[in-house]
Formats: sequence, structure tokens, C-alpha cells
Amino acid sequence: MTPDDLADAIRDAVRACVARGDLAVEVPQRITVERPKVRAHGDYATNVALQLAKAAGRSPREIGQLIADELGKHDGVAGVEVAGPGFLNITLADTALGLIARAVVTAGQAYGRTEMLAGQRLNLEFVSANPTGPVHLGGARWAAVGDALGRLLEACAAEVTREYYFNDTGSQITRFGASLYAAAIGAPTPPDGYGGTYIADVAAQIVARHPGLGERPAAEAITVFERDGVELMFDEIKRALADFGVVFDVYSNERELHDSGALEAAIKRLRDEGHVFESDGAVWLRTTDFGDDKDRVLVKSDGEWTYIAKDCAYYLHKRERGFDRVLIMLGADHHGYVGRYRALVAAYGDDPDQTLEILIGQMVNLVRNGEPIRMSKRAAAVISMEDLVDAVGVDAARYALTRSSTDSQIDIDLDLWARSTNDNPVFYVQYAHARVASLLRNAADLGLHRDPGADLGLLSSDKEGDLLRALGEFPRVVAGAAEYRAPHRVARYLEELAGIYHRFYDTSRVLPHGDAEAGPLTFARLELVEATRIVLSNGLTLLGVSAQERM
RNA sequence: GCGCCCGUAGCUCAGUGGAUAGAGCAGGUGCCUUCUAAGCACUUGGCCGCAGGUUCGAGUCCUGCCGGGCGCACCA
Repeated sequence: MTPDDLADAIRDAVRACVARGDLAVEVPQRITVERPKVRAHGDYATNVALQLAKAAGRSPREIGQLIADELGKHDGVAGVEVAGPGFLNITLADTALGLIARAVVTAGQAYGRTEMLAGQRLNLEFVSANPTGPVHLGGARWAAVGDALGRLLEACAAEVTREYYFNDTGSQITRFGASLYAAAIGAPTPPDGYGGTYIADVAAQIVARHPGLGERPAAEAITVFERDGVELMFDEIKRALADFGVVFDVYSNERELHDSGALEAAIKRLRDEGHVFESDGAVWLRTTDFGDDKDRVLVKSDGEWTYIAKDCAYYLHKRERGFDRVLIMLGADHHGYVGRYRALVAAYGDDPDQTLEILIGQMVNLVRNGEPIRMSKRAAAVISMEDLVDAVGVDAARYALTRSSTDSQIDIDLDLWARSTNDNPVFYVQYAHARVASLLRNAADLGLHRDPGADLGLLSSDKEGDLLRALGEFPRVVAGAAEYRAPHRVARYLEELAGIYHRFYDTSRVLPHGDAEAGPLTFARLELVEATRIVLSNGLTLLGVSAQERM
């Protein structure tokens, strides 16, 4: 019996009390079932009696007893106690608890998936770094978290499109091209140019493609540097992201919005709706009508489009492609965008609370030996995603970036995450999986295979119960992580599960010693171990971290 | 000044309004002839930044302070 099954059983019990006339309340939609921290409080607990007390006008303990008596009749329930202020502490029958393992094994890779978000079409935009340089640390955080979130939402049956937007026109590209040109002819980096070492590399590649380019007139050469530079840099970004395990479904760019006339159309629509005005030679969107703290310029007095004008067109473009909800992931240094973005969504007649979701990821810092790694201004050396991967590897990088709430700043200690010891959380989890895999290999070598008819009621020890209850949590963890856009919950859950498995392993011999015969308990435990392997593997997969067979 | 995020054990951080606030690391003491000791057990360590409020119940929600990070362009 899974926690969800139990919630249904509790609801049925309440319904029965109401039907009998013992209880005059509305049967609640959501029944909270939780794993108590203390074992004395049973396998599961619910606060339903506390919640219903006010509406029923009776004491929580009195109501609790009514529900407990009814729930106690259920086959899978061994006992129900009214405790404390009115909690119901529920103990499952051993067979009912053991069946969690079977549910996991039967579902296999699908265990953890739900239909919670079925029918929702979601657009996830993340990273979206401009092709003027490598993906930096903030982008790396979103690459890891955004991709994991995509996997989570898909696990809840949402239809997800991962999207990357980049600017390939405008002042940044102009400066990028000028910087490449300067590097190619040996001139110093322009004052407002890009100065990383990659600039020289890219410039050299372009010169190799176009011999004699440096001798051509500057204006002509720069055009080539802009075009080829964007192409090469973007290929480089895509390759780095692919190495990181992140591949996008759609790449959108500014030029297309421009060339297709989408920009003009988007602004015209705002103008027709009366949200646009002109002042000081510029065209403005009156975002203050929609809660923004100041109005925003759409077209500068020099005739250039602003970023927010492109956002207008891009937002409409997404909506026209049929997405119910547009998720955009930004770094904390861009959080000032939220107000204006919500305003532009409202200006188009959408409800920002329904169709727009902007997720803000706080800053990422690297630490070595407890000291922050400073970026040298002179080399303009922004630390890149690849620097992080080079230092700790993809698995540790993704896990480190994903295991903390996006609301928190994180300090990634390169020494810690590069270590192959259990102070490194990703190793703690991966080691548990490798240990499970090893045990199952040994079982196979002994000719012991899963027995679908194993008596799972034999899994009645404390450690087995802990493990079964933890395994039963997984679908709710996935659903919660998806609902709250919080992939770190999966990571934390995996760390807990790994610990519970290690403790089970330490106390509970699975395979027979020496020449001893395998007994019913052997097969029951093998089923439990296989269920653990599945959940560890499914969880790591949701985070984009490998589940290794050996370590 | 205004806005967003954070403040929980020595450190890094969890903690969907629930019972006695947790994990890993660090410190201490133990556990390998048999499934991976990259593990486990025990142990030390907390005015949950401060002060009010909401309620059966607050680390969690509200208000005000204090401290830190990030923003507040006709840049992206």
C-alpha cells in the first residue's frame, strides 16, 4: 500500500463516517499523509482530524477516534492510534508495506511518474546565453536545474519544450565582431569589447576559414567576423551543453523575430491596444498600467529596438505556438526583469499568474580551500561552465548545482566536489547505487533471480520498514519537486534514501552465507534491493546524473 | 531610498503550518574471515538573526527592525 493508496483509504473512512451521520463535514480533497520522524508514531500519520475539527465543531481527538475505528477495518491497516492533539498514527500490515517493493519493481523505470500535469504544454527557456562567449557559471546552474526541471515536469506527464534564445544581432554582436577583428589583426581589445582568451581562438579559426581576411577593409572584415563568430561560438556553446547532458528542442534567435516581421507586429498590437506612447523621441510601453514601477522604452530614439521589445515579440511567438505556460529562468542579476515582463504579458491580455513563470536562480560562487576564487579583471576571465566541469566532472557539477534551492546562493567547493569520498554528496548517492548493483550481480552469479511471488510480508524489520517507506515516498517527491519547481528535493531525497539503504545493508544480510540455501527472506530482500536500485537510478536520471554499476 | 533572495549545529546546507528541528562534513569512541568499510553504530554540538502578530499548533505565514548577496538604463 503506497501513501497515496492510504490517503484514499483515509478519505473513504471519512466518507463512511459522514454517510453514517457520525460526522457533519465536507470530505476533504487532499488528505495529508506523512512519514513521522519518530517510529513510535507508526508507519504513517495524518492530521485530517485536526483539520476537520473546526468545521465539525468537535474535538480533534473525538473525530480522530471515529475515523480511526473506520480506517482500522481496512485490510492493509494493522492499527490506528489517536495521538497527541489528534493525529492518527497508522501502522500498516507487513504485507501491505512490503507490497511497496513490488509496486516499484513492477513499474520499473516508470516508477515515480504521475499524470499530475497531463495535458499541460510548457515552454522552458533557460541558459539563453548570447553567443559572444562561453556559458558562465550562472548559465551552468540553469543548464543543470532547467534540464532537471524539464525531466521532472515530463515525469508528471507535461509536454515540455526546452528552448534556448540567443541574440545574433545588435550592439553586443557588433562589439563581439569588433573584438574578434582586433584580435585577428593584433590590435588591442576595443574599450567596450570582449577580452577573454577564447576571442583569439575564435578569431584564428575565422581567419583560417578566410585567408587574407585581416587585410580586407575593416567594415567588410568585421561583417564576416560577426557572422562567423556567432556561428562558431554558438556551435561551441551547443557542444559544451551537450557534453553537460543538456540538449534543447528549439533554438530561437533574434534575427528570425526581426526578419519575420514578428517584432513590428508585436509592437503594432500593443499600439493598437493603446499601451504605447512616444516621448523624447523614443517609443514607450506603459508598463506602469500593469504594475511595473516605471514605463519601458520599446524603440530608442536612435531607432534601435530594445530588449523588452524583443521580449514582447518572443513571448507572443511562444504563445502562438500553443504553450499554456511560459517558464523563463533567469539569474539573480536579472530579477529586475520580472516586473516588466509580467506587465508586457498583461498588456497582451494574458494573466501573468497563469501563463508566465519567471524562475530566479541566485548566484553561484566557486571556492577552493575555503577561499573564494576571484575572477581576474585583467583577463576578463569569467569562470565558465566548462571550467567547472574540468574541475569536478559532469556528474558532480550537475549535482552540486542542483542539490540546493535556486533561492539560495551556492558556494561550490572544487576540492570537495572533485573528491571521491563520501563527504562528496554525489558519491554518497552513486556509491549506494553501485553497492546495490554489485549485490544484484552477486545474486545473479549465485543463480538467484527475482521471484515475483516472493513473500514481501517477511520484510518486517525496522530497517526494512524504513527502506520500504522511503521507496514509497518517491512519486510524491517527484510530484512535489515538479510542482514547486524544486529539483533539489529529488537530490535531498536521494541522499536520505542512500543513507537508509546503507543502514539496511549494514544490518541485513541479503545473500546466503557460504553454501547455505536461499530462503524466502532472501527473495523478499532481493525484491527490496531491486526496488532500491530502481528508485536510485530513476532519481539520478531525473537529475541528469549517471547511476553507475561499479565504482 | 525602492525591489528580489538569503540568515537554521564549528562548516556547507535540507526542512510541502504539525509531535522531541535534521543530513553530510569537521571533533570523539567503536565495527571488516562471507553481499563494495567510498559503509555503519554510538557521541559532542542549536535563544532556527531580533521583536511583535495570526492559531489548536510557527524554523515555516504576516508586520517591523538588524545583517549579507543581487538589482534599480533610450545595456543585454
